[in-house]
Amino acid sequence: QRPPCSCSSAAARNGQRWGRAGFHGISERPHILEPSEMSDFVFPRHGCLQELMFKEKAWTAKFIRKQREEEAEERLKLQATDVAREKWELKAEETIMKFVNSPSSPANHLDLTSSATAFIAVNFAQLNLHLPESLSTRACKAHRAARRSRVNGEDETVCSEWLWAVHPQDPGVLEPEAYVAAVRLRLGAGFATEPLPCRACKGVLDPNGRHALCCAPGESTKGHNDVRDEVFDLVRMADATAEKEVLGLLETAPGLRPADILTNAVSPGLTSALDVGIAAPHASHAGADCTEAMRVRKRATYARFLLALLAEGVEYRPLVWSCWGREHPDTTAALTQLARQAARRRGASDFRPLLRRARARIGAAIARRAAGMLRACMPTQHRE
DNA sequence: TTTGTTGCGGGTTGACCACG
DNA sequence: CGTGGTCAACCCGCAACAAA
Repeated sequence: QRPPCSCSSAAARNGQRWGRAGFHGISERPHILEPSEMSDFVFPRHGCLQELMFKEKAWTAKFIRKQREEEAEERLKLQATDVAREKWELKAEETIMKFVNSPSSPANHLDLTSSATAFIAVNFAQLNLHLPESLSTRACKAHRAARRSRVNGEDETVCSEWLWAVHPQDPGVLEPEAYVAAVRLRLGAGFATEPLPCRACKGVLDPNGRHALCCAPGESTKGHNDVRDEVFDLVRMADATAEKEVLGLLETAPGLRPADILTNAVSPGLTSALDVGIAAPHASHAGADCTEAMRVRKRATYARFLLALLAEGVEYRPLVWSCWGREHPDTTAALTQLARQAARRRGASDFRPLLRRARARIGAAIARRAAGMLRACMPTQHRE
């Protein structure tokens, strides 16, 4: 008597002594394996796993090859564009000059509490612009503190790389118009001397433009999608099978689409449904921490489905940023894990360059969103 | 190719309820 | 009665998809 084919097919589960030939569906007749066939036989599940492993191997090789090509290409481009860089830096200086010399320049009412404002204030100084002495001193202190924290790796959970990105090939670079608008918003600088009628909602647009960050639903959605796409780029580096806007996660709610991005790269053994959100700190429901408030709100929205999703092996994870680019701690953890996974896949020893690059791009998308929302709210005659 | 439908985003508003 | 929290409905635009 030869041994039965001991796979976990329905036949085996039902106590039938013999499985079917090969993949247990080819023939209705019981099949007894001949000794000569035994060495070639592959259990269906093993076969599938092997196939997945081969594919994974091929993908990894492909990504490593692609990365090396990209790196070589970037090196060549950088060499070729040194002259262009100088030209662009000059242009950036001109943009800042234009901004500073505009009638509503914020030079006299800066709140020097963040690295961003410090950066701008020090640029004023470098451009030989007049700043009150006390302001200059505060600016220098804040700038030094910001630099120190950047060098030490602190304060990296705020995506403000776009402030320093002036060259078109920098990952977080903004278009000049968007840059000026985003910096003005960030500084709380005036766009007008008095409140204006909002073009988007017919309400009142305050002179410093904060209203725009809670209005303009079209630009808001567009910006959200841009941020989602930037996150997706990082996710795809970590997990080639990741998908956007996946439907049908739950049989009981087939129309539900809680995941902006569905990936296996964030939590081991679980599929993560990443839901991107951007919150305004001065919105009425923002609370003390707008990112935490939005995380709670998002989880409450899907509270009914969370257990069912978990039963399917899907973990719902909101990824929340403030509209100034600050990450919620959960977002930081998820991005770090994604960057680690991506670096591992690409054969890179350090995940931090990948993380920095992704953060810069996400920060730029958030800043671009703010600028777009402001543009949508400004009355036509006030738009530059 | 156009049009319609659906779900979602990020917010506001108002109803409702519990509590002091 | 005032306050604060929760919840649903709503706004308008976008993206994806299906149907015409």
